[in-house]
Amino acid sequence: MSTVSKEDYLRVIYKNLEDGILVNASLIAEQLQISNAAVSEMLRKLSNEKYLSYVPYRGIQLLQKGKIEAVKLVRRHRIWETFLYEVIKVPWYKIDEEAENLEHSSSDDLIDRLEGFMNNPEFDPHGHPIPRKNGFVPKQKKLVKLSEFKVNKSGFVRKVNDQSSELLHHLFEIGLTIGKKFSVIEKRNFDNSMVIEIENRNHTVSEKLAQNVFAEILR
Amino acid sequence: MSTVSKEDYLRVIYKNLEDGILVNASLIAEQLQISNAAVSEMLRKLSNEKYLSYVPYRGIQLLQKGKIEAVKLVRRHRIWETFLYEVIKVPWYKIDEEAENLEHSSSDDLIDRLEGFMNNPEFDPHGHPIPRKNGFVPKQKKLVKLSEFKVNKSGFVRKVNDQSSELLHHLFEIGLTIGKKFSVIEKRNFDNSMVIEIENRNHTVSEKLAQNVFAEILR
DNA sequence: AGATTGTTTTAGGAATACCTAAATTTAATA
DNA sequence: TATTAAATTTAGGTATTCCTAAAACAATCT
Repeated sequence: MSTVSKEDYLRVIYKNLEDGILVNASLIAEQLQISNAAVSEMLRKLSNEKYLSYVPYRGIQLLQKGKIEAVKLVRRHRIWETFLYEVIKVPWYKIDEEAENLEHSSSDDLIDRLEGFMNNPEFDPHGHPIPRKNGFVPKQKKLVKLSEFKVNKSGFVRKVNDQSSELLHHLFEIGLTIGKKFSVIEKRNFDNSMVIEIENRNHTVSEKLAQNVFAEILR
Repeated sequence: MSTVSKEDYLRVIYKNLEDGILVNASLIAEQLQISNAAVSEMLRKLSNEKYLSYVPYRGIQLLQKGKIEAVKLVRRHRIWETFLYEVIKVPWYKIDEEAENLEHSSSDDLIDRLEGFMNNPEFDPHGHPIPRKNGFVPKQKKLVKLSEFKVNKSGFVRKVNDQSSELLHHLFEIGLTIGKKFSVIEKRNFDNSMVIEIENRNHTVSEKLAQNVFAEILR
């Protein structure tokens, strides 16, 4: 049986794999804010129960059972996020936290109804694809990290990482949100920070920040 | 600290007290579907933590701390129920179960937003009052149990107990839902069952059922 | 290769919230 | 009042999920 706790592990694993990140025990410990020892134990359990395969130091892969479960969770999470944002008007940087709680407490039926209510959205407010009921994950255009944009290039924000609500809050403040157009004005070699223009205003962003924003290049 | 489990106890206690029912340990055990032993233990804890006062065989009373918590929970529960029913169109007899899960996983902020979205409803779809943010509970007109209606009397359904989703489903089937008008056509002395007319159709209802429906008498 | 650093596991515990079975206490009834 | 019935508690366990500290192991750097 899958519990709230196991669900958290599966979701975190899936989300990182989705971004092409190697998932090991300590990454999970850090993201879930629990001890390495606890993660080690839980990974053994999840592995015994055939949710995933785990080679220490080499990373985790989800097995069919785990993937199905994880996709379901991510679906729930993103449908709630979209709903909270689009329908209830919960601020952009708050929806992730709220959805994290709701995703464990709603029936499949309710999720399907919410989806229908919103007319089957494909992407959540952070630009992540919403898996469909049948497990299909909408494809996204190939995106480039903002940190990899060259000077004078422009683009549209299509996706942002939603790990930190403080980051999201800041993005919101400077207007760097989904769909917005921006241009790179300047790039500093010593720290890779850049100055970008959004809606006729210039903002300086750090490399760290720029690595969490994905955009479609405009040529 | 209050956990999901403690919240369940507090909600059940509050709901029964609200209906003027004496709440003892075995009632809770039955309604939460857990052993008497577990309830006994938990009541000791909740009592130590000043959520309630408990005199064995004499019943439970909520103390200030417990009442505040319970009212908050009931508020959450009923706001979710109303939302699911009115906005998402989840069937009447399914909302209670769904809300039971959601009530533990939503912030105060979200609850307030849902309330605002619906324009501050006073009663949930089963006719129960929705406590306001400040703890005030909307008053209801004095209601009479359907089982106490005499032959030839008519009334409007104003409240139904939502313990059993099967009961609700049945009420839904025969059209005995909030706001509906009915008349008592016949009453049988040997088992206290009655025949009532709803929307020009006659239905036989048991005493048990009639004890769970509350109505406003029409004179 | 050896030392250092980072990752993972083990050992031993704690908290929460359940369980069954048996004992005890109280209330209701004959 | 004595007995029976019902409600409650105790005793002894279990499962889950987390913890810290220490040990073991693997990868990387010099």
